[in-house]
Amino acid sequence: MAEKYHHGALREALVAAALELLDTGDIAPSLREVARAAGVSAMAPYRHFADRDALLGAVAEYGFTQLRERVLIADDAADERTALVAQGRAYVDFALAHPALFRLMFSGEKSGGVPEGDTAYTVLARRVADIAPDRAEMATLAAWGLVHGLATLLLDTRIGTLPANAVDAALNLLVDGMMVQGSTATG
Amino acid sequence: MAEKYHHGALREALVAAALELLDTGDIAPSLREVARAAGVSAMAPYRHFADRDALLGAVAEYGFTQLRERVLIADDAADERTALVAQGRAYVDFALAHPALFRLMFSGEKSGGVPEGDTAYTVLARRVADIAPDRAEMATLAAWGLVHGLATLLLDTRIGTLPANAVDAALNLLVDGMMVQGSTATG
DNA sequence: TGTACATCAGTGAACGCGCGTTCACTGATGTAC
DNA sequence: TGTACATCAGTGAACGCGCGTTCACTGATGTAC
Repeated sequence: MAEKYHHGALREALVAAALELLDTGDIAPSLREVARAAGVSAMAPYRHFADRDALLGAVAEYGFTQLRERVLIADDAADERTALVAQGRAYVDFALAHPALFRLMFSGEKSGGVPEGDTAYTVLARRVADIAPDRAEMATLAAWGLVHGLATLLLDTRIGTLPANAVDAALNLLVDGMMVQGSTATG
Repeated sequence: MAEKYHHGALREALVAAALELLDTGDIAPSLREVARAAGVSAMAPYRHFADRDALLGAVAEYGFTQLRERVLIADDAADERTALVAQGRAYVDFALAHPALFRLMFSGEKSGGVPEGDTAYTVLARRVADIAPDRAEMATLAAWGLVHGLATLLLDTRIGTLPANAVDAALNLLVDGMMVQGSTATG
């Protein structure tokens, strides 16, 4: 780690530093903090990012691809129900493993923070469509809301410790509902 | 509104001012902002609150009683299912009507912010227990997570506009699940 | 291979800002006699 | 009813802080000839 004037990969280093700060518990690192953590002057980030928001946006973006990856890996299961439940667990686990990052991702209007194209949502939606093709959109919304809500409440310590497998059980309950024929839930 | 040296009810005025700022879109008003809005010096709040956190805590507390009230009113419905769904709608509506307040309530560790005793949760739990007495706790968690997640995603503009009645439909789906006998969701 | 020079990626001092909070104060109120 | 005085609820100036961002700069790199 010789001290070089030209860093070489400062952009990536800054994102990495920000991620580390976030995992340390820092809710919303300042530009200067990130620069400091990357061992670089306060102004250096401006070579790579328009402003603080852009930097945090890049970090959030990274978070979204990570989240998608985790959910996608979990999706590889024996049957549809198991796959969907595993996705939900992966989603909540990700949030619990990286609280500050998760909060950053879903808080406010960091430029570039909103993911497009293939995302965790897409992965979830595909699986829900397998289970409840007649009302896929609504059921996806319900599933996403459920896991996102549990994750959020856990992070905000609104729920203390979850009973073991509570996420699984809650999602299974919802899947039961998806499988009911002639449901009232066609609205 | 004569300008009096002694305000008379500054505590309440400060909370009211903070609520107004929140409804104006101010995410987390500063102590000075609130004092300014109440027409009082920056130091005056310290007569009534230990520090900024205590003030915001009082505001959050007020929010929680409001939320409980709304949910309780909604609970007054013909049958259990309708009541539960109405509660969920009231919850989401409250969040959408007061985004910044809702965020404040559920964000972080403002002292006094965590409600105790009879709350919106209690109201929800009671109704869920009517519907699924054999697994009331887990089902309550699922219902709470679902509405809280939808509310949160809406506030964070992760969901654009919800299809009409989407909250109702999603909750009804879950209630369907609660009513399935011999469910897999007993974990 | 050597050199001139444009460009790129950093530095470091300085700015103005609003913040939470401290301090010593002062005007208004309430109570004892 | 009048007065002395303790207490209560405000004021206003000042502090130190970290922040995002500006500015003019400088050292390193890459390229043309």
